[in-house]
Amino acid sequence: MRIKPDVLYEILQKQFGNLRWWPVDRKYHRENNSDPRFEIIVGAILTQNTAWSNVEKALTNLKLKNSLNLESICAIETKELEKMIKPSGFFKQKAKRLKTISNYLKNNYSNNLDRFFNRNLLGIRQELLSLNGIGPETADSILLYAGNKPIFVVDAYTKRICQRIPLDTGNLYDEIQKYFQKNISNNFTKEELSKVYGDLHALIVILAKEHCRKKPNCFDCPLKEYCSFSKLLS
DNA sequence: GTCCAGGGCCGTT
DNA sequence: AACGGCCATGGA
Repeated sequence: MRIKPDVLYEILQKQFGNLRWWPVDRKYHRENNSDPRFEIIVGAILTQNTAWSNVEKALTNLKLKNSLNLESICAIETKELEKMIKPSGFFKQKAKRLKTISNYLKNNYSNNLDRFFNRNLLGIRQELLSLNGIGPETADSILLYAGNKPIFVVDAYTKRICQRIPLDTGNLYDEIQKYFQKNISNNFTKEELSKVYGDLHALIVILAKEHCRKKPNCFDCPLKEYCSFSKLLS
């Protein structure tokens, strides 16, 4: 029997619990009167093909210099920015990418993220994708976690799990995203969806780190019964 | 020392 | 359309 996304969600939730995800330092932004959504935008770019522990070091450096806000990123020298985000790797291109999106938000939306997010979902997505350095996963992470929009994020973990179980999704980013959005939306209200998509993505990340690693650890995996890859190994 | 991580771009086939 | 090389650091 082939597992469906809603069952997948149920099983993972039962195993790992409910998650409030994408780590943000709310306290920092309260005290500095800055927008926590911008930290999510920065994190989404810094974590491109990079371990989150390295991203945290970069975010800490930015906070120490009071630079984790849109205005500061626009103002500082690129070289200075490179130095601060160095621990996150690929620091030259990431510095440029941070500059690109920050200047974009400044020039077109007057540093006002409400104005940016409060528009047609697919329109915002297209705009993000048109920026150099923002691909589908980064765009959708920003839309879901910063913009609170109902859109499902597909990452390398999601692709790996879909292939192994397998799920009948196809292999392209848009195909997988549509598959999940189509097959999981029925059981939830529109208001619940962004929360559900966020939880599911978080659960997939946990599953991939604990069990569905590149070198799989199928022992005790909650999806063992449904996964043909696991059966193949045993 | 080797492998890998919450991608995306660009050039080549 | 699909694939390979490239970008870079730090933890396991």
